[in-house]
Amino acid sequence: MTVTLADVAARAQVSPATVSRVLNGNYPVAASTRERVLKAVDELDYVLNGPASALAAATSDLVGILVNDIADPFFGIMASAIQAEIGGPGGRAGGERLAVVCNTGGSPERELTYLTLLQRQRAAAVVLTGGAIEGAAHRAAMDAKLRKLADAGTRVVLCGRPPAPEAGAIALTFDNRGGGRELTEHLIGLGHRRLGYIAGPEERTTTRHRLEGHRAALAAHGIEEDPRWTVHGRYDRRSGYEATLELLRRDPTLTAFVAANDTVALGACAALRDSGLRIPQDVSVAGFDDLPFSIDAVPALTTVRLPLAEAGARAGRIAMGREEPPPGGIASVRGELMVRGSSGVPRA
Amino acid sequence: MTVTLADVAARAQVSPATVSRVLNGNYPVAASTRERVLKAVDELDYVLNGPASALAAATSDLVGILVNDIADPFFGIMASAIQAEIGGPGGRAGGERLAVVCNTGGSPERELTYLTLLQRQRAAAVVLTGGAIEGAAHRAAMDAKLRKLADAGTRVVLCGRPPAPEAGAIALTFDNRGGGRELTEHLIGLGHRRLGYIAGPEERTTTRHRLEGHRAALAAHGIEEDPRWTVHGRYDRRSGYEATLELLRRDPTLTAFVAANDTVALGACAALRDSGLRIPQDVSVAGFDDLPFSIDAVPALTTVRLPLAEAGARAGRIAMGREEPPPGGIASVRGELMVRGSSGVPRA
DNA sequence: GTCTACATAGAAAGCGCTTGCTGTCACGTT
DNA sequence: AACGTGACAGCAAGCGCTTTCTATGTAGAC
Repeated sequence: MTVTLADVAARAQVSPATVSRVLNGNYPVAASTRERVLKAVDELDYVLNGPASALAAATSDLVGILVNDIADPFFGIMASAIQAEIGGPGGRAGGERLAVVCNTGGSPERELTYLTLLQRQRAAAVVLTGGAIEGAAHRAAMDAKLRKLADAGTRVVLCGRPPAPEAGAIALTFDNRGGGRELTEHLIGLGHRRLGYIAGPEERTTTRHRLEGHRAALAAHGIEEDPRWTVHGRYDRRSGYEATLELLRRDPTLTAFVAANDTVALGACAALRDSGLRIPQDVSVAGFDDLPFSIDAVPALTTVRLPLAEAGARAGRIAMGREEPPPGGIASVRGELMVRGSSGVPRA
Repeated sequence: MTVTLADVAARAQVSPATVSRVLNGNYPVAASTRERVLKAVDELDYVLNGPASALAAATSDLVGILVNDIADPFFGIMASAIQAEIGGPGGRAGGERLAVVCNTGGSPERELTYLTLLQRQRAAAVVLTGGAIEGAAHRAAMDAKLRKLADAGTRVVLCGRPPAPEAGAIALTFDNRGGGRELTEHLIGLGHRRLGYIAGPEERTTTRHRLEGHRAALAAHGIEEDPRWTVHGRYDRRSGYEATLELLRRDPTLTAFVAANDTVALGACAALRDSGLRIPQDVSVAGFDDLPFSIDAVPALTTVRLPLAEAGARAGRIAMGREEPPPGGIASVRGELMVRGSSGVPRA
């Protein structure tokens, strides 16, 4: 029925061992023999049995990439960059690896389960992207799982996620706090004193860090924040729209709206427009991430650019052992403030 | 070192066979025994060896999802919906499956290689999303590969891709031609007679079908098309921007710009704005897909909504054998014209 | 011309799991 | 009282590959 190594061996008149060695290319095989084997492989249209090979060799060529939301370009861009470096097909030489992206949907259980599944497959490496989920219990469970993976030989890399020293993972962290602070300082510099903040889900580290940066900027400039100026929601447009309306209701005198990310900012812009406010003449808006579409907003979005693709590529290389991990296993990746049309001087 | 089935068996004082049966739950095991085994599994922190299990059972719980560009929400949305149905962790009961998305980047080789890798892993199912790559050779190679997969027991489903009868795959096709036609007819209905078309890459079926629909509409209304009115490019914003500038250069009297998709349309809008043209007063713009951000464009984009999530979910269910395939194995999914602010009556 | 060394090929022992088949009880039947 | 009959549990044979160790042939080395 299905062609096996033995079939190829028979056809090439060699032993299965030799065929295996030709295929793996890590043992001397005479050129003539190799050729004969390759010919047989081709003629028989032989495809290696992955599970069998993984079982015998005790390693697999799977590399897992965990993302919170695959439909969100924030993750898509990182995943794409990681995958390009992993090799996937067409990547660098050295044995093709199957880079698989797993969508956790931001659920703690799914995150854990995917990790188990990956562990079960004896994945060669795992890259976790984006913010982590807050909560001591989950955090501990994750750390334990990651450590177990690492101990089993799976390389674990965090990309855009806070370090997990307990887990012994390499971390490329985004400086969300610094970026958030810089962004808000820009707004303050323009003269804004009443700033609304549309935050993400409470249970995400990304949310907390960005908000902390925002508040740090406020505090540094002696601006006292009204608790009503912050609204939490999901990381999507719809949520941004509604949160903005809510903010407007709570305090119509706000002059600037800082969103947790660009997608949310877009929703905010829509809400403001629908409320008859002009950007940036009446109110300023700022996002975070600098996703590709942000420059197309009208006016273009002031935001903090995160080097998503670069960080992803680096994480991918580290996961493949093709680049040295940063000293201490932790590196902080900074964002860059992009001042564009959506932020301006507040109305007198 | 690593815990195996045998260890669990020893601890629970049963045979490995029994442990396996408890874990797979497809054979009667006394409740008390089951409990003992489960306890041992838990205490030992046992994780099944995926490859070994796949080898012995001759099936795996991997499901592959092929996408052309993971950073593009068009694919992200479909992938997300498919994955949700596949089960991934947290999905329906019945054994967790590892839904993996593979990013082909639109490269024929990578597409084929991923399929081989999936075949190698003895994937349970494979879903191919989005347009196919044109070209008889590649097409034949794909069909052969898909057929082989299907013959090996892997369920193959196409989502948003033209049918491949040769390959014996289930296909959920988007009616790109019909949508393209309807869209252009809307523009013609508004009075446009000089329409520029910003097409995608030539070698994609999606590109061709949408363009054919556009031309069919033109022909149906007796509008003769100037070959200069079509420009090909990539499916991204940048490309849309440049193509639009080129179109403007070739014929500044165009009154409407139809883009291959929403992302491209956004680029087109930017180019038009930068050229001092107002939308829709001076020129109309239309996209395709109705991605989430399209409604946020200013003005909101007239486009054709494709039920990406619905189609993906259905494809996922079919792949899992939880829904009957459409009669004949082929279903055409229609788009819906969304008329919004970006299209209007041409200037007199 | 015998001996050591190297290059290459094969034999065979698993890797950790699944599953068909074979027991072994404890019951309910006749 | 003898006997089918389920309900469970275990044995053991692989699944298809990798890899260690061993065998063989050939080429220099002395």
